Amino acid sequence: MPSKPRVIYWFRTDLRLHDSPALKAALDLKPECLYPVWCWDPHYVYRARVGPNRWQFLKINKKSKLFVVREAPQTVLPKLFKAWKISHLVFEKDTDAYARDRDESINKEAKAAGVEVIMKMGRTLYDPDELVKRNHGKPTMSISQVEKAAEKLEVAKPVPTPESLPDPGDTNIDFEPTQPSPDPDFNDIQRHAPDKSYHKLSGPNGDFAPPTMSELGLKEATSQHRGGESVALKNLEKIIFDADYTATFSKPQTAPTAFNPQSTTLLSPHHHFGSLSVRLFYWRIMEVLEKYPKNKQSTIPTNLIGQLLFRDMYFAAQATLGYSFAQTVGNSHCRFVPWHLPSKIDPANNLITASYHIDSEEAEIWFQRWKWGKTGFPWIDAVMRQLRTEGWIHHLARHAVACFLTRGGCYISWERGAEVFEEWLVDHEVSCNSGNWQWLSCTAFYAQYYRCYSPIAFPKKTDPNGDYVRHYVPELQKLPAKYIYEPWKAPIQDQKKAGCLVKGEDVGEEGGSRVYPKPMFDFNERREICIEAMKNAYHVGLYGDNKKVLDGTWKELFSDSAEGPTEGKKEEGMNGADSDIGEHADDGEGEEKKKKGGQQSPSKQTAQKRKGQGTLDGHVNGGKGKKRKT
DNA sequence: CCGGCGGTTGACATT
DNA sequence: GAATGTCAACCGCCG
Repeated sequence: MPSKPRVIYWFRTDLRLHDSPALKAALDLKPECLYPVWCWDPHYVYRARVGPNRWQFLKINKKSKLFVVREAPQTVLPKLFKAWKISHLVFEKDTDAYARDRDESINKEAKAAGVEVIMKMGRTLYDPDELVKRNHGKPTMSISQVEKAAEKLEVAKPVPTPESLPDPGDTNIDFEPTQPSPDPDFNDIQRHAPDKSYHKLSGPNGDFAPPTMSELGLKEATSQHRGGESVALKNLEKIIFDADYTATFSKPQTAPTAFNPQSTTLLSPHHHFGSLSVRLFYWRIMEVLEKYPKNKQSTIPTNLIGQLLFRDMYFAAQATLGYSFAQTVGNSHCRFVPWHLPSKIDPANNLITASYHIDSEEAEIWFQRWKWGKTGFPWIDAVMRQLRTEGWIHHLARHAVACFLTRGGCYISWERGAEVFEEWLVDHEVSCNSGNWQWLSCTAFYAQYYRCYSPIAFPKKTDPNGDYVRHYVPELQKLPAKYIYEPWKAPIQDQKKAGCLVKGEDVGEEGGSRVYPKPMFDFNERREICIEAMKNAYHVGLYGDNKKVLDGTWKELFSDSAEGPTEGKKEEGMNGADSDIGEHADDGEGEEKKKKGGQQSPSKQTAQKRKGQGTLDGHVNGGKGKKRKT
């Protein structure tokens, strides 16, 4: 081993120079040379473009840069250890299920190569494992649990931004690249041309440049949102400068219909990529709160601090439950509801695969119409179109479309919706996304399934004129406000005058007029059906780790009906009063409840590589002014 | 064992 | 127009 440390600083979810405890640890080694490395990991979904690798490094050291190595970290890092005579590997801790597997494998390789590994927590306010420990080893399922667990912990103060960086050493690569398997291709959905990014380890010009969109076979970005540390810090300053906004922020009071500008901070993509430290954000908020009149401040959980705590809550819940947290099957804390379009399960490991069962043609049609913003409900369609083209939607808009797809409309598995969000959201985190979908589908975290978001009444509260809809569903632009959320009610004369006919099941054009579809169902009718079905599913009381869920015998506990095998539409006796099924259900409930109340056995599922739960961690921020996101 | 209460963010009617 | 109450009734926690 060389006398002076030769260090790889492996970037993952900490794409910043400010407040990076891992980077600080790397520099504290006083290394002879430092290689800032990004490994192009085929496990991740890439929607964002990696900007030119000039980046902040150049400001500090012109010889340094981000080395983007186009190979999975598990295979390439061991080779780099040798080629670059590395003594230390430093990276940020990541408690995502896949990340834990990956890092375990990297740790082993490093040990074998005599490379010392240093791992530092930097992604969340608190170390998720520490929160879990202080929550008695159980997943954090409410904010009060998080607060209690964090009572004696302190949010770390930001570490200073380095003022100098050591040069990297030689960058010769004298080994053969390992091509990733083309199957599964996590980016398949987004690709329109073959992936050429892996052809040469250091990129086509040998300069370790990040792949371009065209190399990746991805279309150019349509989003106006920009990545990068400098953008993140600038946006943070804008928020902190407005003390009233920062101190009185209350999530439920923010308008999901607001755009340009939006009503929330839009810092979540930066937290996702790591271009903004959550702890810096936390302490900057705290500074404002200290000076602001206490009685005028908003409070946890609706204030800005509360938003960060929710993020930590989901991270810690996932840290406990691992892969099972992102699905129903095997998830000890997620209620089983016999949704339409359930995921196919890999029997080898009980993990969801990328495909699902089409148990109902109608549900599949509803799902596609939801995904592509053609449900015939303008509010839902506007949100889904904003999501698809811009990659970010307001938190309450997420609520509305998630409720609509699951318990408040389509009765389709939340896993279908979570996958769509994973494809399209620029701020996607496995833990927050899975957790919020469970919340909204009332399968975990939240239980008041009779509270449904109306696609008509809800947006009306903050946007009676429908400006948001007019922007994202331009075919309805000229429709009178009276009909903007219910265009099917507009008289034909008004439709003609507005240049938009409301008919059929698709958007299109007809005789110089635009066509917007009729609603795909009667919302109030569907709402009733769903609530009844949810009531029944709660009554049956199965959780994802129940044997019956795994072996399919759950079907015996649910009554059939004309509407679908499991929606409980037909009979009133579903809540156990007058049928055999009801009796079973009663027994089932008692049993399951007792089990829940007692000691939870943690999911025994072994952590195996999975093929269905890609994450978006792999995105790298674009450089300034560069387009990112599909 | 019971009841009360809180739970980030519902809809609708009434004041 | 904002604030409050009612609707029907979920879970988990606390006393």
